[in-house]
Amino acid sequence: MRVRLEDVARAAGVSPKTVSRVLNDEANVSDATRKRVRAAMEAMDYRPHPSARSLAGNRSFLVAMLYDNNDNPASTYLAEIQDGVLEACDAYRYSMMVRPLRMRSDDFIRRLDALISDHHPDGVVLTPPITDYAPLLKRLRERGVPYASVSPQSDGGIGVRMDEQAAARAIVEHLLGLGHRRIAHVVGIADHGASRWRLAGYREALAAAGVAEDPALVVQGAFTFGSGVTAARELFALKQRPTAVFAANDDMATGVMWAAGEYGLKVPHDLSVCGFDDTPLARQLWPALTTIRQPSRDMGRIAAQQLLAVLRGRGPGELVQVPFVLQIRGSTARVP
Amino acid sequence: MRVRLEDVARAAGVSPKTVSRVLNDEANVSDATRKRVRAAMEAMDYRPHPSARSLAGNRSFLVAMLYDNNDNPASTYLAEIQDGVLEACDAYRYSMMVRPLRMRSDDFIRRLDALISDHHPDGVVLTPPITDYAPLLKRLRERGVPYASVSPQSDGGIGVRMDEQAAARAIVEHLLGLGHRRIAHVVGIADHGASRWRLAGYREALAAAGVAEDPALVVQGAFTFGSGVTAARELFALKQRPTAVFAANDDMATGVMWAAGEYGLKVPHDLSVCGFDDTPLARQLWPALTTIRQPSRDMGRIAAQQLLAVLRGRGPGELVQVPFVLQIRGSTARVP
DNA sequence: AAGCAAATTGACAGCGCTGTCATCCCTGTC
DNA sequence: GACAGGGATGACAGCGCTGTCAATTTGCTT
Repeated sequence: MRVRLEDVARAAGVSPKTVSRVLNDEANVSDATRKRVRAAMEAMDYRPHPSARSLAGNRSFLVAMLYDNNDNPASTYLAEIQDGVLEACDAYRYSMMVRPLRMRSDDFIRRLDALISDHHPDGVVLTPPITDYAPLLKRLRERGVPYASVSPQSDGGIGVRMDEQAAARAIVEHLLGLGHRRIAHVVGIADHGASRWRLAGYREALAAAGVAEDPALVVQGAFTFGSGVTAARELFALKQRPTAVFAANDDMATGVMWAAGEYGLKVPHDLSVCGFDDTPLARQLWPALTTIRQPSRDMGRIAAQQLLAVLRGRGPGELVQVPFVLQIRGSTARVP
Repeated sequence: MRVRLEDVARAAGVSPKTVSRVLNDEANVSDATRKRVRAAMEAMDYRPHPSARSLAGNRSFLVAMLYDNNDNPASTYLAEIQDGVLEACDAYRYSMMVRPLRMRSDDFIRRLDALISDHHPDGVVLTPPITDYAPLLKRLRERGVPYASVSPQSDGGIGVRMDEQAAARAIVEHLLGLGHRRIAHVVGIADHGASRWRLAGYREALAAAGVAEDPALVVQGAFTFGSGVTAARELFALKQRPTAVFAANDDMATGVMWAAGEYGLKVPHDLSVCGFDDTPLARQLWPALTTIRQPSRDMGRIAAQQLLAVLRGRGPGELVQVPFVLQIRGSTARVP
């Protein structure tokens, strides 16, 4: 039969309540008692029953990770974040559940409510692009569910963020350093924070280098391979073609490379291409893609850690900044 | 305050136990009563408390999806399976948790035990390659935890499977139909079922077409991009090169295409290449990859459904076969 | 109309833990 | 040496549901 808290109490010669206190790291237990109880738990390989704990204690030890499966960013990205979140949850013996939610759909809030009512998560981790979906945040606050965000646009919350604008600026400066002056940018989905930051970084780099921005070189994309192809065709049809393209993510950059093939442009000889995200794809292309690496797994872990700090009453949590890595590979070269 | 089962009982004018029976679809409730209780539940938007249910009923309504994060197959593949599993679990109001487990590590079983002791899943879904890891299956049986598998090698269990051998045969027959006779095969990791089936399908197709197998054309890979490159270099160094390469998955096929670039071989003009899995990458390559599509999401869903059938006492569950799709794209062409 | 089995319903305890509040025991103080 | 104050500990009820078993009702037979 399973070992119960009561059994540990008997073995340690204390009351069940004291064992409970030790289990939950509560105050007002003498060091000697605490040690004795810990030893008994260890010896008996005691595992608290999560359902009993949550029923009596009115908390679930559950963290839900929410993601949008409508216009899904690369699934690899989410998988890495998920791994990181899981790692943090495991460390504190919380369990994690994942929830796809369609941001566009009008029963979004109803589904969110159902999630909360059905599973009672103690907190949630939000992933892009739903990190900044106002109705969601509002509802979470109304229902008193704490949350932490991965790459939120707005400040003020807790979670984790990379300085995407600085990263975008760095990659464009890399192109400028190779002598490029006609540098195009393929923008991502309009309301994604990522699109805004990356565009801002692009502009900042050009401005700092004293290169005037040509509006024809900034074209709209949608973070997909196909939109990259379309955008690139538009660019290649210009009288004065760009010599380099900075796409707001790797998938679109891949599309640009495809379109370059169609137009007989050799990458990087005739055209430099770079992306953002460092998906596995980026390494496998030929030539491999110059891009920005986000430490997604770390970011997931850190966001979850911040959330857990709040849930465990260990301070208010913060918005942590993590560094980016500029991955220079074969897809960028000196201007022809 | 939250609506409890007792409140529903009062509203419907029955005992709590009767509401419980309706909630759990148990027998021995008259239709009239059942209807009345259902109406009351609906009207009050009753949500059973999962912890109370599992504490009292000694089951968790939890399905764990296990995957190997050591030699991880494409994360996209797992993400799709995960989505499918989640869909099935949702339909029956089960919750799902995901668990990475390192198959090679020697504390594998300890971690499995910890998962079971800590979270008490009612059942687990196994994904390749851990679907056939004997110590795992043994331990699950010992602890009485039902499981369903995605693409298991052995028969006898429940879950879902695609006829990979037939699929491999079909893709090789496609190459034969294009006039190819020197068809190479890059094999996957030795102990994966996928490798065996795909190799068997390759041989079957050749034999059926009366083409003698050249052992030099069958080279070992490891399901990774890099191993595809290495294998292809080996093939291209042969006095008599193959005119087509069938790689056991898309990542390796991509590696083959990369290596072809190195050797100045044009795909598909000088060399036809095909893969297996239809990863997003396959569509984004240039030329796009001829490959086999597995309905991964459906497979996840079906495996979970079979497991849930068992958990809900709805029969023994079975091993379902799903159809494959041969995706013909630009990477294969008539023999030069 | 009586008698019986089967179907339906309910009373009650208890799953394993934690919140609340009472009790006990130690300090240090004057 | 008496007493306040605070830290350490425990008794007890109850979280929201289900298992067990007993009580009641129903439908059928003769």
